[in-house]
Amino acid sequence: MKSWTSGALARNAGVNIETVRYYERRGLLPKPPRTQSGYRLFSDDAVRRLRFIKRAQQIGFSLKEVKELLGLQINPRTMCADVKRRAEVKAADIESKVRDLEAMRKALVKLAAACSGRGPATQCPILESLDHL
Amino acid sequence: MKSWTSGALARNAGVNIETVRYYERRGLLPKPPRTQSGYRLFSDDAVRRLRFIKRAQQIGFSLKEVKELLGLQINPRTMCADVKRRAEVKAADIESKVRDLEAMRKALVKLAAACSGRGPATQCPILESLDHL
DNA sequence: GTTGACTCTGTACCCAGGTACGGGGTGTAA
DNA sequence: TTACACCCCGTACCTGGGTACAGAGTCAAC
Repeated sequence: MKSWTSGALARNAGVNIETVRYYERRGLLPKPPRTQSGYRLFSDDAVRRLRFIKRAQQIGFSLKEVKELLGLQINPRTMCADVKRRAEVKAADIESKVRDLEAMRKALVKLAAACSGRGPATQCPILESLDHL
Repeated sequence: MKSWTSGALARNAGVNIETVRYYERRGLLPKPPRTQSGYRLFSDDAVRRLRFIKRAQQIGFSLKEVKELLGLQINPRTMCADVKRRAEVKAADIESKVRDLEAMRKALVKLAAACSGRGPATQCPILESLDHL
């Protein structure tokens, strides 16, 4: 239950301190309470959010999408049916992305195998990889 | 075996004509032959490349990465062992991305289920989704 | 009570990935 | 032979996602 200054939070998550301020402005991190002198005091929850944001970005979500994902929380003020619908849409998006990535991965494995002289040296498995989805 | 003007190529792939020129500058599309008057004439291969680029972008590759993927072709001038190594690295990257996406998707499905009143309404499956990988 | 490491704000700058625009040439159909 | 849609080039501009910097205040340790 300790709290974190901007700098501590940033170091913990491996991001620049300016990025923390930027995320706050963008509404990805909630505005934290301040000390009398104006220093931000982030909670542990902010640490988890920040880590989530970075992971989600790494796997290809834009900040806008991350914000939407973070908005998908169960709370009394959210219409449940709406959250459900949005969660299902996101899940389906991810599923199709995974299919494409799998196709790409298989093409790369095939290419690597062809490089070893094993398997037929097809002209270029990469270009075809995403063709028939 | 027909050939395509910049505009036709762009329309075919659903991109802006300026994007075609941009990709040519960036080296993602090979410099095409020109008519006497200077018009570009792209081959069918360019069509396939362009489609590949857009798909690859959609699933989260940067143009730099796309260029690397396109560079992974079997041709006499490429050191085969090198291509093999790079293909394997890319394949492993994709594998870990897929794992993260799957975790996220499962969290979303769980969330949707919780929304239906089925399943325990855990506080927020989203934030935890990427925690333990 | 001064030093050094930290924080605050606002504004400016950066790179990636395009997109728009102006001024000009081309090609074809009426 | 003119109209219209297309192409060329160069350069400027835009959005997203940060990053840097200046000028000022804070706080802990010595």
